[in-house]
Amino acid sequence: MEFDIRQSTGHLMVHVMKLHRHTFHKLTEEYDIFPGQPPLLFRLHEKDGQSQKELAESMRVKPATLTVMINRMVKNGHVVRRPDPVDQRVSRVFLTDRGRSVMDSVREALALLEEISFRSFSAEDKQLFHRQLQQMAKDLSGFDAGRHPEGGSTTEME
Amino acid sequence: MEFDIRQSTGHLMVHVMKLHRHTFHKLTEEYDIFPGQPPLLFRLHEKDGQSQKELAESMRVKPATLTVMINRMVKNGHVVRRPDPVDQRVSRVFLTDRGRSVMDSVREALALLEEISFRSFSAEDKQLFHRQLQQMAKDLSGFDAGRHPEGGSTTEME
DNA sequence: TCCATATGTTTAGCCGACTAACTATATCTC
DNA sequence: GAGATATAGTTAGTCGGCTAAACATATGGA
Repeated sequence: MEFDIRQSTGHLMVHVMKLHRHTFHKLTEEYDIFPGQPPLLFRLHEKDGQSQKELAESMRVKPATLTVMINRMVKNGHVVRRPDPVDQRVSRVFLTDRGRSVMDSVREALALLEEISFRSFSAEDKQLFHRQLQQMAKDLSGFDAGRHPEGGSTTEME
Repeated sequence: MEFDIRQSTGHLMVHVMKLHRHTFHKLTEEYDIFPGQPPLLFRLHEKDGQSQKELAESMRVKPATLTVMINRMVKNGHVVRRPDPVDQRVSRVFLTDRGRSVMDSVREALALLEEISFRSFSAEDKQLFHRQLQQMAKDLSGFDAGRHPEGGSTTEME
Protein backbone atom coordinates (compact mmCIF):
# COMPACT_ATOMS: atom_id res chain seq x y z
CA MET A 1 0.00 0.00 0.00
CA GLU A 2 1.59 3.22 -1.19
CA PHE A 3 1.98 6.34 0.88
CA ASP A 4 -0.84 8.69 -0.02
CA ILE A 5 0.31 12.26 0.21
CA ARG A 6 -3.22 13.64 0.07
CA GLN A 7 -4.16 11.90 3.27
CA SER A 8 -0.95 12.54 5.11
CA THR A 9 -0.98 14.58 8.27
CA GLY A 10 1.93 16.64 6.95
CA HIS A 11 -0.18 17.74 4.03
CA LEU A 12 -3.02 18.65 6.37
CA MET A 13 -0.65 20.68 8.54
CA VAL A 14 0.41 22.71 5.53
CA HIS A 15 -3.23 23.44 4.79
CA VAL A 16 -4.01 24.41 8.36
CA MET A 17 -1.07 26.78 8.49
CA LYS A 18 -2.24 28.44 5.29
CA LEU A 19 -5.58 29.09 6.94
CA HIS A 20 -3.86 30.24 10.11
CA ARG A 21 -1.70 32.74 8.26
CA HIS A 22 -4.60 33.94 6.16
CA THR A 23 -6.82 34.50 9.19
CA PHE A 24 -4.09 36.38 10.99
CA HIS A 25 -3.50 38.54 7.97
CA LYS A 26 -7.16 39.47 7.83
CA LEU A 27 -7.11 40.37 11.51
CA THR A 28 -4.14 42.72 11.28
CA GLU A 29 -3.89 44.17 7.80
CA GLU A 30 -5.61 47.35 8.96
CA TYR A 31 -2.54 48.13 11.06
CA ASP A 32 -0.18 47.59 8.09
CA ILE A 33 1.21 44.61 9.93
CA PHE A 34 1.93 41.39 8.04
CA PRO A 35 2.17 37.85 9.34
CA GLY A 36 5.93 37.65 9.71
CA GLN A 37 6.27 40.89 11.62
CA PRO A 38 4.78 40.43 15.09
CA PRO A 39 7.75 38.41 16.35
CA LEU A 40 9.96 41.39 15.64
CA LEU A 41 7.58 43.83 17.27
CA PHE A 42 7.31 41.77 20.42
CA ARG A 43 11.03 41.21 20.72
CA LEU A 44 11.67 44.92 20.46
CA HIS A 45 8.97 45.57 22.99
CA GLU A 46 10.79 43.28 25.37
CA LYS A 47 14.14 44.81 24.64
CA ASP A 48 14.43 47.80 22.37
CA GLY A 49 17.48 48.54 20.29
CA GLN A 50 18.65 45.02 19.52
CA SER A 51 20.98 44.41 16.61
CA GLN A 52 19.69 42.68 13.53
CA LYS A 53 21.87 39.72 14.21
CA GLU A 54 20.49 39.29 17.71
CA LEU A 55 16.97 39.59 16.35
CA ALA A 56 17.61 37.16 13.52
CA GLU A 57 18.91 34.54 15.90
CA SER A 58 16.12 34.91 18.37
CA MET A 59 13.52 34.88 15.59
CA ARG A 60 15.20 31.91 13.94
CA VAL A 61 15.30 33.73 10.66
CA LYS A 62 18.19 34.59 8.37
CA PRO A 63 19.67 38.09 8.61
CA ALA A 64 18.83 38.73 4.97
CA THR A 65 15.18 38.09 5.72
CA LEU A 66 15.25 40.62 8.53
CA THR A 67 16.92 43.28 6.42
CA VAL A 68 14.04 43.23 4.01
CA MET A 69 11.36 42.98 6.68
CA ILE A 70 12.82 45.89 8.61
CA ASN A 71 12.97 47.99 5.47
CA ARG A 72 9.24 47.53 5.07
CA MET A 73 8.50 48.22 8.69
CA VAL A 74 10.59 51.37 8.55
CA LYS A 75 8.56 52.42 5.53
CA ASN A 76 5.35 51.74 7.45
CA GLY A 77 6.66 53.66 10.42
CA HIS A 78 6.71 50.83 12.93
CA VAL A 79 10.45 50.78 13.64
CA VAL A 80 13.61 52.79 12.99
CA ARG A 81 17.20 51.75 12.47
CA ARG A 82 20.04 53.53 14.25
CA PRO A 83 23.72 52.71 13.84
CA ASP A 84 25.51 51.41 16.89
CA PRO A 85 27.77 54.19 18.16
CA VAL A 86 30.78 52.02 18.91
CA ASP A 87 30.58 49.37 16.17
CA GLN A 88 29.66 50.88 12.86
CA ARG A 89 28.84 47.51 11.36
CA VAL A 90 25.82 46.86 13.50
CA SER A 91 22.57 48.70 13.19
CA ARG A 92 20.14 48.66 16.07
CA VAL A 93 16.39 48.56 15.67
CA PHE A 94 13.94 50.58 17.76
CA LEU A 95 10.18 50.71 18.02
CA THR A 96 8.55 53.95 16.98
CA ASP A 97 5.51 55.36 18.74
CA ARG A 98 3.39 53.87 16.04
CA GLY A 99 5.05 50.51 16.47
CA ARG A 100 4.37 50.67 20.19
CA SER A 101 0.80 51.79 19.74
CA VAL A 102 0.02 49.05 17.25
CA MET A 103 1.29 46.34 19.52
CA ASP A 104 -1.74 46.01 21.72
CA SER A 105 -4.07 45.48 18.81
CA VAL A 106 -1.72 42.95 17.27
CA ARG A 107 -1.43 41.11 20.54
CA GLU A 108 -5.21 40.97 20.76
CA ALA A 109 -5.41 39.69 17.21
CA LEU A 110 -2.94 36.96 18.02
CA ALA A 111 -4.82 36.03 21.16
CA LEU A 112 -8.00 35.81 19.13
CA LEU A 113 -6.28 33.70 16.49
CA GLU A 114 -5.10 31.35 19.20
CA GLU A 115 -8.58 31.21 20.66
CA ILE A 116 -10.11 30.36 17.29
CA SER A 117 -7.50 27.74 16.47
CA PHE A 118 -7.92 25.89 19.73
CA ARG A 119 -11.53 26.59 20.55
CA SER A 120 -12.41 22.93 20.17
CA PHE A 121 -9.51 21.71 22.31
CA SER A 122 -9.76 20.88 25.95
CA ALA A 123 -7.02 22.41 28.09
CA GLU A 124 -5.36 19.03 28.42
CA ASP A 125 -5.56 18.38 24.69
CA LYS A 126 -3.97 21.70 23.94
CA GLN A 127 -1.16 21.00 26.34
CA LEU A 128 -0.59 17.61 24.80
CA PHE A 129 -0.69 19.15 21.35
CA HIS A 130 1.90 21.71 22.35
CA ARG A 131 4.23 19.08 23.75
CA GLN A 132 3.81 16.98 20.65
CA LEU A 133 4.82 19.91 18.48
CA GLN A 134 7.90 20.47 20.59
CA GLN A 135 8.80 16.85 20.15
CA MET A 136 8.22 17.09 16.40
CA ALA A 137 10.52 20.11 16.22
CA LYS A 138 13.16 18.14 18.04
CA ASP A 139 12.79 15.14 15.74
CA LEU A 140 12.89 17.26 12.60
CA SER A 141 15.94 19.23 13.62
CA GLY A 142 17.57 16.09 14.93
CA PHE A 143 17.25 14.48 11.54
CA ASP A 144 18.64 17.53 9.84
CA ALA A 145 21.55 17.68 12.28
CA GLY A 146 22.26 14.06 11.47
CA ARG A 147 22.95 14.97 7.88
CA HIS A 148 25.23 17.92 8.78
CA PRO A 149 27.35 16.41 11.53
CA GLU A 150 29.46 19.54 11.84
CA GLY A 151 27.55 22.28 13.76
CA GLY A 152 26.60 22.30 17.47
CA SER A 153 24.27 20.06 19.39
CA THR A 154 21.04 21.71 18.15
CA THR A 155 19.22 19.90 20.92
CA GLU A 156 18.39 22.96 22.99
CA MET A 157 14.89 23.91 21.97
CA GLU A 158 13.76 26.80 24.17
CA MET B 1 -1.81 38.37 32.47
CA GLU B 2 -1.02 39.30 28.91
CA PHE B 3 -1.02 36.91 26.01
CA ASP B 4 2.59 35.94 25.33
CA ILE B 5 3.11 35.36 21.65
CA ARG B 6 6.46 33.65 22.16
CA GLN B 7 4.87 30.87 24.16
CA SER B 8 1.79 30.48 22.03
CA THR B 9 1.16 27.22 20.29
CA GLY B 10 0.44 29.09 17.07
CA HIS B 11 3.94 30.49 17.13
CA LEU B 12 5.34 27.02 17.72
CA MET B 13 3.35 25.64 14.81
CA VAL B 14 4.87 28.23 12.51
CA HIS B 15 8.31 27.17 13.63
CA VAL B 16 7.58 23.48 13.18
CA MET B 17 6.27 24.06 9.69
CA LYS B 18 9.42 25.93 8.78
CA LEU B 19 11.47 22.92 9.85
CA HIS B 20 9.09 20.62 8.03
CA ARG B 21 9.41 22.56 4.79
CA HIS B 22 13.15 22.85 5.13
CA THR B 23 13.59 19.14 5.74
CA PHE B 24 11.43 18.27 2.79
CA HIS B 25 13.38 20.64 0.59
CA LYS B 26 16.64 19.00 1.58
CA LEU B 27 15.19 15.59 0.78
CA THR B 28 14.02 16.47 -2.72
CA GLU B 29 16.14 19.26 -4.13
CA GLU B 30 18.24 16.77 -6.06
CA TYR B 31 15.21 16.06 -8.24
CA ASP B 32 14.61 19.75 -8.94
CA ILE B 33 11.39 19.47 -6.99
CA PHE B 34 10.37 22.19 -4.54
CA PRO B 35 8.06 21.99 -1.56
CA GLY B 36 4.92 23.32 -3.24
CA GLN B 37 5.11 21.00 -6.21
CA PRO B 38 4.38 17.45 -5.05
CA PRO B 39 0.65 18.10 -4.73
CA LEU B 40 0.57 18.93 -8.43
CA LEU B 41 2.64 15.90 -9.38
CA PHE B 42 0.43 13.54 -7.42
CA ARG B 43 -2.78 14.97 -8.75
CA LEU B 44 -1.57 14.57 -12.30
CA HIS B 45 -0.47 11.05 -11.54
CA GLU B 46 -3.96 10.30 -10.38
CA LYS B 47 -5.54 11.99 -13.39
CA ASP B 48 -3.38 13.35 -16.14
CA GLY B 49 -4.39 16.28 -18.30
CA GLN B 50 -6.42 18.30 -15.80
CA SER B 51 -7.05 21.97 -16.44
CA GLN B 52 -5.30 24.55 -14.32
CA LYS B 53 -8.58 25.57 -12.82
CA GLU B 54 -9.39 22.03 -11.73
CA LEU B 55 -5.92 21.68 -10.27
CA ALA B 56 -6.06 25.01 -8.48
CA GLU B 57 -9.33 24.10 -6.83
CA SER B 58 -8.23 20.70 -5.75
CA MET B 59 -4.90 22.03 -4.48
CA ARG B 60 -6.65 24.92 -2.71
CA VAL B 61 -4.38 27.41 -4.38
CA LYS B 62 -5.14 30.40 -6.58
CA PRO B 63 -4.86 29.98 -10.36
CA ALA B 64 -2.17 32.65 -10.48
CA THR B 65 -0.03 30.59 -8.14
CA LEU B 66 -0.37 27.58 -10.38
CA THR B 67 0.52 29.50 -13.52
CA VAL B 68 3.87 30.39 -12.09
CA MET B 69 4.51 26.98 -10.56
CA ILE B 70 3.68 25.20 -13.79
CA ASN B 71 5.99 27.49 -15.73
CA ARG B 72 8.84 26.39 -13.49
CA MET B 73 7.94 22.74 -13.71
CA VAL B 74 7.76 22.99 -17.50
CA LYS B 75 11.22 24.53 -17.44
CA ASN B 76 12.47 21.67 -15.27
CA GLY B 77 10.84 19.14 -17.55
CA HIS B 78 8.37 17.66 -15.06
CA VAL B 79 5.14 18.60 -16.87
CA VAL B 80 3.90 20.02 -20.16
CA ARG B 81 0.96 22.23 -21.03
CA ARG B 82 -1.32 21.42 -23.96
CA PRO B 83 -4.28 23.51 -25.05
CA ASP B 84 -7.67 21.89 -24.76
CA PRO B 85 -8.79 21.04 -28.29
CA VAL B 86 -12.40 22.14 -27.86
CA ASP B 87 -12.08 25.10 -25.46
CA GLN B 88 -9.17 27.29 -26.40
CA ARG B 89 -9.26 29.06 -23.04
CA VAL B 90 -8.24 26.08 -21.00
CA SER B 91 -4.79 24.56 -21.00
CA ARG B 92 -4.34 21.06 -19.75
CA VAL B 93 -1.32 19.87 -17.82
CA PHE B 94 0.40 16.51 -18.37
CA LEU B 95 3.21 14.67 -16.64
CA THR B 96 6.34 14.12 -18.68
CA ASP B 97 8.38 10.95 -18.43
CA ARG B 98 10.70 12.77 -16.10
CA GLY B 99 7.80 13.91 -13.96
CA ARG B 100 6.56 10.36 -13.75
CA SER B 101 9.99 8.97 -13.00
CA VAL B 102 10.64 11.48 -10.24
CA MET B 103 7.40 10.70 -8.48
CA ASP B 104 8.50 7.56 -6.73
CA SER B 105 11.49 9.26 -5.15
CA VAL B 106 9.38 12.20 -4.07
CA ARG B 107 6.76 9.93 -2.59
CA GLU B 108 9.47 8.16 -0.64
CA ALA B 109 10.83 11.48 0.58
CA LEU B 110 7.38 12.47 1.77
CA ALA B 111 6.88 9.16 3.49
CA LEU B 112 10.22 9.63 5.23
CA LEU B 113 9.29 13.18 6.23
CA GLU B 114 6.06 11.88 7.71
CA GLU B 115 7.97 9.17 9.53
CA ILE B 116 10.40 11.68 11.01
CA SER B 117 7.69 14.11 12.01
CA PHE B 118 5.63 11.53 13.84
CA ARG B 119 8.27 9.13 15.02
CA SER B 120 7.59 9.98 18.63
CA PHE B 121 3.82 9.64 18.29
CA SER B 122 1.88 6.54 19.13
CA ALA B 123 -0.60 5.47 16.46
CA GLU B 124 -3.47 6.71 18.61
CA ASP B 125 -1.78 10.02 19.27
CA LYS B 126 -1.20 10.56 15.59
CA GLN B 127 -4.83 9.84 14.82
CA LEU B 128 -5.94 12.23 17.50
CA PHE B 129 -3.53 14.83 16.20
CA HIS B 130 -4.90 14.43 12.69
CA ARG B 131 -8.48 14.84 13.87
CA GLN B 132 -7.54 17.87 15.90
CA LEU B 133 -6.00 19.48 12.83
CA GLN B 134 -9.15 18.82 10.86
CA GLN B 135 -11.14 20.46 13.58
CA MET B 136 -8.78 23.43 13.64
CA ALA B 137 -9.13 23.83 9.88
CA LYS B 138 -12.89 23.82 10.33
CA ASP B 139 -12.76 26.41 13.11
CA LEU B 140 -10.41 28.67 11.21
CA SER B 141 -12.39 28.60 8.00
CA GLY B 142 -15.61 28.92 9.96
CA PHE B 143 -14.39 32.12 11.50
CA ASP B 144 -13.32 33.46 8.15
CA ALA B 145 -16.66 32.54 6.63
CA GLY B 146 -18.37 34.42 9.42
CA ARG B 147 -16.75 37.63 8.29
CA HIS B 148 -17.69 37.11 4.61
CA PRO B 149 -21.28 35.97 4.94
CA GLU B 150 -21.71 35.79 1.15
CA GLY B 151 -19.97 32.66 -0.23
CA GLY B 152 -21.00 29.01 0.22
CA SER B 153 -21.10 26.90 3.33
CA THR B 154 -17.34 26.17 3.36
CA THR B 155 -18.02 23.42 5.83
CA GLU B 156 -17.08 20.55 3.52
CA MET B 157 -13.51 19.76 4.38
CA GLU B 158 -12.49 16.63 2.38
C1' DT C 1 51.57 49.47 9.98
C1' DC C 2 49.38 46.70 6.70
C1' DC C 3 47.22 42.77 5.24
C1' DA C 4 44.28 38.87 6.30
C1' DT C 5 40.37 37.31 8.53
C1' DA C 6 36.13 37.67 10.95
C1' DT C 7 31.64 39.73 11.59
C1' DG C 8 27.25 42.45 10.45
C1' DT C 9 24.37 43.96 6.85
C1' DT C 10 22.79 44.37 2.20
C1' DT C 11 21.72 42.95 -2.53
C1' DA C 12 20.12 39.87 -6.01
C1' DG C 13 17.70 36.11 -7.25
C1' DC C 14 14.73 32.01 -6.24
C1' DC C 15 10.22 29.58 -4.48
C1' DG C 16 5.33 29.77 -2.74
C1' DA C 17 1.33 32.28 -1.69
C1' DC C 18 -1.76 36.16 -2.44
C1' DT C 19 -4.61 40.11 -4.89
C1' DA C 20 -5.78 43.03 -8.66
C1' DA C 21 -5.89 43.99 -13.19
C1' DC C 22 -5.57 42.43 -17.89
C1' DT C 23 -6.08 39.17 -22.10
C1' DA C 24 -8.30 35.84 -24.67
C1' DT C 25 -11.88 32.85 -25.66
C1' DA C 26 -16.87 31.21 -25.02
C1' DT C 27 -21.42 31.84 -24.39
C1' DC C 28 -25.74 34.23 -23.89
C1' DT C 29 -29.07 37.39 -25.13
C1' DC C 30 -31.28 40.69 -27.73
C1' DG D 1 -25.03 38.62 -35.88
C1' DA D 2 -23.26 42.00 -32.48
C1' DG D 3 -22.53 43.28 -28.05
C1' DA D 4 -22.55 42.06 -23.11
C1' DT D 5 -21.15 38.83 -19.79
C1' DA D 6 -18.77 34.90 -18.00
C1' DT D 7 -14.75 31.96 -17.63
C1' DA D 8 -9.57 30.48 -18.00
C1' DG D 9 -5.20 31.99 -17.71
C1' DT D 10 -1.46 35.40 -17.39
C1' DT D 11 1.06 39.41 -15.59
C1' DA D 12 2.60 42.58 -12.14
C1' DG D 13 3.31 43.65 -7.65
C1' DT D 14 3.43 42.30 -2.49
C1' DC D 15 5.10 39.54 1.68
C1' DG D 16 8.05 35.88 3.90
C1' DG D 17 11.47 32.63 3.62
C1' DC D 18 15.92 31.06 1.71
C1' DT D 19 21.02 31.03 -0.37
C1' DA D 20 25.04 33.10 -2.29
C1' DA D 21 27.72 36.78 -3.05
C1' DA D 22 28.99 41.55 -2.22
C1' DC D 23 30.09 45.36 0.94
C1' DA D 24 31.60 47.57 5.14
C1' DT D 25 33.74 47.77 9.29
C1' DA D 26 36.61 45.55 13.08
C1' DT D 27 40.18 43.06 14.80
C1' DG D 28 44.09 40.03 14.61
C1' DG D 29 48.87 38.95 13.63
C1' DA D 30 53.27 39.42 11.44
